[in-house]
Order: sequence, then C-alpha cells, then structure tokens
Amino acid sequence: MRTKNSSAYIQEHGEGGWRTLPQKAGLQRCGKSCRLRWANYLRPDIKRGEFSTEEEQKIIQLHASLGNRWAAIARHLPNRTDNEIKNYWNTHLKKRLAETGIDPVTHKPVGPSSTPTATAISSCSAAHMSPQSELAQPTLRPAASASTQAQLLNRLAAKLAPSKCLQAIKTSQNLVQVLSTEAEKDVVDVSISTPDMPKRPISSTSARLLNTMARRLTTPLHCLNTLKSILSGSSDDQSAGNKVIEPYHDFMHRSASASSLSEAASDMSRSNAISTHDFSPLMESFDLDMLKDWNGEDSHEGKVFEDATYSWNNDPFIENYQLPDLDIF
DNA sequence: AATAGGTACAACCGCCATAAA
DNA sequence: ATTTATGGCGGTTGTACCTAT
Repeated sequence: MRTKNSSAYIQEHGEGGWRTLPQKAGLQRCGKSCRLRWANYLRPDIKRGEFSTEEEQKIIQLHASLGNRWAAIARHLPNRTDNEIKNYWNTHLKKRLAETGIDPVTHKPVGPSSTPTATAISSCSAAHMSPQSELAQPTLRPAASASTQAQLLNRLAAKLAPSKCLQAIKTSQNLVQVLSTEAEKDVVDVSISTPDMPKRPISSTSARLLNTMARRLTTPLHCLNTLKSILSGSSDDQSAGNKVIEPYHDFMHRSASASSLSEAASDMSRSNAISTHDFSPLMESFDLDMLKDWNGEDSHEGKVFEDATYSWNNDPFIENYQLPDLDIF
C-alpha cells in the first residue's frame, strides 16, 4: 500500500468512507484493508515500542476479567491498538504466564491438581504484581524462603484495590470486632480517600491493614474464610458470619454480565471504588489444601493450621513481615 | 555461508452488528 | 420486514527478521 496516499487522504478528509477511499486515493486495495492499515499502523497517535511493566500488568488483569476481548482491553490502554495488544499477548504474556505455572486462559494455576504449589503461587503473584510489589521483598528473609502464608497475603495484597475493598472490610461488623482500633483507623483513613489521593499512602495503608489482620485474626483458616467472604460478597459465609457487603456485591453482580462489564468497570473506576479485576479466579485459587503447605515450613514447622489454638499473634515472621506497597490501578 | 527453527508483527479472513435504503 | 453497505472484532496467516547449528 502506498502509505503516503492513504495517510494524506485520511488526514485531509478524515476517517470514514473507506469504500471510496482507495479509488479517491489511487490505491489498489479494498476499503476494509485501508481501514485496518490506518487503524493498526498509520494512525499518528499510535504508541509504539516496548510495553511498560504497568501496561503488561494491566493487560494481564484486564484479560483475566475480559478474556480475548482485545478491543475492550485496548480501550484501557491509551494509544495502543487491539491488534498490538493481541500480538503482545500471544507472543509474550501468554508464554510468560504459562512458564510461571498460570493457565493463560483461565488465569488459574495449572498442574495435576487444582492445588497450587508454593512456587506456583509465588510465580503467579510475581507475574501479577506491580513493579513496586515485585521489587519489595520481605525484609526478614529472602523471597525464595518466604512462607506460603506470606505469599498468600502478598498475592491478596497485589489484588486488592484499596478503597472499596477496605471500605467493605470496614463495614464488615465481624471484622470491625476483630480488628484493633489501630486497624480500624487505617480503614477510616482509606475510606475517606479521594480519586486524587496519591497511590502510595493508600497502598501503605492497605499493606498495614493486611498486616494487622494477619496479626489479629485468630487462625489462618479464620483469616482466609473472612477474606474470602469479603472478596466474594458471599451472603452465607458460615465461619465468619459476615453479611453481604452491598457495594462490592453490587460490583460483582454487575461484573457477571458480560455486556455491562465494561460499563460497570468504568463506573467503579470513575468512583475510585475498585479495580476492574474480577476476583473470582483469585478466590477459586484460594484452595484450603494450599494452606497445608504451611505445615512444616520454616517457623511454622509442626504447627497445624486447623488447630484452633494456633494464633498468628507473636509469630515473629508475621509480626515483622511487611507487605510491599501496592500498585493500584 | 547455508539452513532450519523460532519470533514478532502487519495483514488478511470470516463473522457479526448496525444503520440506511 | 428485508436487503445491503459499512465498520468492528477476534482468530489466523504470511513474511521478514533473528538466532543457533
């Protein structure tokens, strides 16, 4: 195609009228071909070059929610074309996820059983994490020896959007009873944040809250069930007895409708309420079996998580472990 | 230097939705 | 109500380029 002709024609006459464009521009192409050439290559506002880490993470998150709806994904990445994103997914991201033990279609850990190994969780988490999260490792021990417990929290932290989730936590009567005054203060701090509020303070607060939760909740199982309840908006959680968190539940309900997902996500994004991510794959990957990895690992050796007497309080690792700051988008 | 295999990305194809006739 | 034109979309292919042997 003679690029100069089509570009000049479109810049002079604007987009549209693709059927007549080839004839008027003196091209031996069909209109459809010209439109694609313009949309995917010639358009002057197209961003070229390497995808940033932020863009990569956004694509992964959006793909988990939207699937192969490249045009919808592209709308969240300014100046990137759906074709470019599709190609980048197929040639880079899909492969990278597969290598880290994540099914690129379902975004769940792969393997003979549905139970992810600690390594898979860690890798998955890293694949989904922000640059800050990826770089910020536990201060007390290297990442390679981080416990599954920490990885669970790490992964959760990477997924949580602060405002709505933490507001949900705040409104959870069960948790408010469990959390200390200090923790609740953190929640209040977050709930009054505005869309213009810088990310880092929110993230730090989110991390502090999760750390506090990890310390205060009586057992890992209790914590897990509570978190599952919060994030799923379940109305019949038995162990934690939480009530439905309306705002979050509303989002989940709206997200269930593919046709309205984009609109719902857009609404929630505008209100700084929650990320566009669908948490259901995350929730399904929170398999109780995976908690068994806690047994016999490092400082948890010999402790059985099902044991109701086991408390995270005074656990030296949890006490001192600092979740990395989160990248909220 | 030649070749095979892999990779990246633009382009193509077929299907679908929608608006206009 | 039906047909046609048009544009949008996702899957796939073609090809240039790179790398290893």
